Amino acid sequence: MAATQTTKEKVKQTAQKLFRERGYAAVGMRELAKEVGIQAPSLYNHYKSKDDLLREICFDMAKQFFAAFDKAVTTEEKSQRKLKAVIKAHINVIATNLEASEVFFNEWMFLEQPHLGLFKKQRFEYEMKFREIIDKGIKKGDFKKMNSKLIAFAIFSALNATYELYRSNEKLSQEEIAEDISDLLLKGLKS
Amino acid sequence: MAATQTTKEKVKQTAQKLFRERGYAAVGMRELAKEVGIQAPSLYNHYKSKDDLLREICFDMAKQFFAAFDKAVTTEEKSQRKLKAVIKAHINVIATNLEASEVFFNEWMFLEQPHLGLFKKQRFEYEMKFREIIDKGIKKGDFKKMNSKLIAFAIFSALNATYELYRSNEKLSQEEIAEDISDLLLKGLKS
DNA sequence: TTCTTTTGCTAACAAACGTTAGTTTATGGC
DNA sequence: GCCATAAACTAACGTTTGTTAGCAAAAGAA
Repeated sequence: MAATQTTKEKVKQTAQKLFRERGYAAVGMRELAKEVGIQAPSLYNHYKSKDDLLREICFDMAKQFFAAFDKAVTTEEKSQRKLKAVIKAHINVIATNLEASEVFFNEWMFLEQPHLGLFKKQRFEYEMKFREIIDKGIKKGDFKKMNSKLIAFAIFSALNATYELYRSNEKLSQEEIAEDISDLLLKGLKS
Repeated sequence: MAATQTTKEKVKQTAQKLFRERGYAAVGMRELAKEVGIQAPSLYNHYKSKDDLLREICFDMAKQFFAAFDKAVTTEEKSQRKLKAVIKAHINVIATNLEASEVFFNEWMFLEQPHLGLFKKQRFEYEMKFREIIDKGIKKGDFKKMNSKLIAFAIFSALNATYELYRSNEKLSQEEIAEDISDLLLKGLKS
């Protein structure tokens, strides 16, 4: 185990770290290469371009979010429990991919077309999966009747910022964060 | 009224728009100048540097958040009403400065020292003012006993992302957004 | 061994970057 | 009308950008 990572893996990991710290546009290929321990042109043996790197980071994360959601959504039937399950799954993906998550949330806008368009589409689809659960919950009477778009948005905002929590406070466990956040939000939704 | 805006004002406004759309690092001075309708070096008649521009945008917003908070905090006594008042004030500042708010929230990291440090300090102070209200509310028994840091964070996340709501859905009024969001959060806090 | 693929290197390109210098034109006060 | 200041211009600076070309060393397969 703990197989020595390939250069390509090291490039990706270092890019995630630097993109997160200083922003995609502010990080140069020379700086990235230096951190990896090679020369800038050697990066192109592993990735076609700077954009190619960002693309892999962002779309790998997207894939993870979808997979975690789909796995979680099947385990529960009741609206509250179902919503709680996907909230926890979402937070779990963030927690286990801290750096990549931040790049995913904050740097996707630098993707070039046509990948930018595809990314936006996927993101929208994912958000709709969340909203469906809330809408159904409202319809079934499990949740209070309220503006679902607005509420779904508020929930999403809180979730998508949890990476800041992990970074700012090491004492909080993932369980604790997921539990408290979903409690707060679910209680607000109570009918 | 509607006084014709000075060139300096136009520069700032255009910078806000471009920085928001494409990110501070991705916007060049030539592009900014072109959008304003002047040549790049002419920008330096109004601002000392690119960083100077970002600084004015960010610190002007900071000033507005503080002023709105201080004005709102005096109007109410009860914890719930007080928290609701500052939430509304915060959302109101965002709503009336949509573009500058997004720059404030997403591009501050590109500030150079020493202003970056000052900015972080102010931001922390502002967040603490919010947390104080929550902590006092918990102590007085107005709010449920819970991890205040985590909860304060969740509230902040939802608030600070409201600009996305305004951008994505024009039908929602500012009143509606402020009312629904604070309702959701306050209900979750209920003891 | 020999051949092929991978992965690194140095040198260099064209373009874009923020900014400065020096000059001209427009504006407002006396 | 005269002078000072503000605000625009053109030209150019040195640096950094992402990337390509061409070549050398290492690794793996036959």
